[in-house]
Amino acid sequence: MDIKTKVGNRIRELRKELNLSQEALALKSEVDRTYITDVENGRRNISVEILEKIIAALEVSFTEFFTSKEFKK
Amino acid sequence: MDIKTKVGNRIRELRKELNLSQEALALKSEVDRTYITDVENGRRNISVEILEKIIAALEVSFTEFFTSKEFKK
DNA sequence: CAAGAATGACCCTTAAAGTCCGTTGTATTA
DNA sequence: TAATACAACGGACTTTAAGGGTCATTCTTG
Repeated sequence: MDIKTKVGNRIRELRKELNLSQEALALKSEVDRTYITDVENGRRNISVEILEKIIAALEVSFTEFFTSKEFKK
Repeated sequence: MDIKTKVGNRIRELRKELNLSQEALALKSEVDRTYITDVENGRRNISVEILEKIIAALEVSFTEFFTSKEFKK
């Protein structure tokens, strides 16, 4: 599984935990709704600044975001 | 401190631990030599795919890379 | 089933990511 | 005085991320 897919899956996982729709997350993180869709489906090579906005909206730190099974090698 | 600077500092820190020059890291990670300089100095908004290449060259996982004081909120 | 909400997929700009050529400054070592 | 190694920086260039529009599809729920 490539890194884009792993990041997308992790975003989706955390978004579901917060019971947010893609659109609600998009509004909260101030990125486009269709962009969230693409990221979750592993189609976007996201930059750290945009990732930071989404991670903040998901209410976790970078450490927490990447402390997940798929990121441990 | 912004996220680009945090990422740059972390890369530099891990690169020094491996006693690699910027150029050696550039070759190992297959990214441009000047790009490593810019990233380390917080001037680049790096994407996850390039970050993955650098992190691999630094011989750590994403989890390890982001398990560092500055990334814990 | 219908109707609405949520998501997915495609296409198209433009702003920025990333590459490649070089030069400059500094420190070290012969 | 070179000669070597490293880091920083600039300019020009190519590629792609980011954003946005639109329509199709899937999921809910009455």
